[in-house]
Amino acid sequence: MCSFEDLVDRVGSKWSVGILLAAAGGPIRFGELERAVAPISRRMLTLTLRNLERDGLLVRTAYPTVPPRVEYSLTPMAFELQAALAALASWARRHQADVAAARLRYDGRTA
Amino acid sequence: MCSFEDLVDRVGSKWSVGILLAAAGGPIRFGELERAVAPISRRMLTLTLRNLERDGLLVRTAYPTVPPRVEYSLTPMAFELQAALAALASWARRHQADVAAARLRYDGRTA
DNA sequence: CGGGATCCCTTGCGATACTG
DNA sequence: CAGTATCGCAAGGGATCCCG
Repeated sequence: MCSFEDLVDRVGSKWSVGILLAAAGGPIRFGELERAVAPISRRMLTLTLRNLERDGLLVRTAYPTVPPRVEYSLTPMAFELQAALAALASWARRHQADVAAARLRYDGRTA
Repeated sequence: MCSFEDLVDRVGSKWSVGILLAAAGGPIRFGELERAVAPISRRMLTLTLRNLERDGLLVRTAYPTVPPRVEYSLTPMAFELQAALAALASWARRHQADVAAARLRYDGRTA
């Protein structure tokens, strides 16, 4: 019902958000992604791209040139998703110090 | 730097969001959580609770009664996080049909 | 350049059993 | 009631090599 589980499964994979962020600035090539989202492995980059494409968040465009050139760009849906993710990023920035402090306290008590 | 990775590691674990949601209505007991976030295993419930507590998102209060009674409640920080998560949930609701359609198209092309 | 295929290790997580 | 301990499988993901 809540579909939140599905969302986490989709976007919660290790590299998805990083790829979405890297593609936010317009179409980006495979090799550029590989550097932008480093240190992602070639394999995981491919797999994650496929999943994002499958979910309709990314569009893959292959130019039949030589050497091959492939670009990935966000769909409108993905831009909306980014707006929502921005709220999360904002929270993370505002509270990262608090979280770090909480961890220190917790680890100190249990050490 | 971006700390987004950390955030995903923290909140992106399989049950975290469900627990946060279940605890949003005020202090909740271990057993209640177990039912609310079903079908979570006892082990994962404990582990996830510990992690959320460690990050300062949950407060654990144990009452030295018999039988024991333990309650978990959200911290102010966690309530703010929920507001951000609501944006994500909203996106998921608005686009779940689009995602499903995209998958059908993708799977159809590749089958 | 942009992948696919294979190998293998690590991690997450469920099942089960035991405890204060 | 609210955990902890141990086992074991399956998925996630890195390394490497190969290909159009």
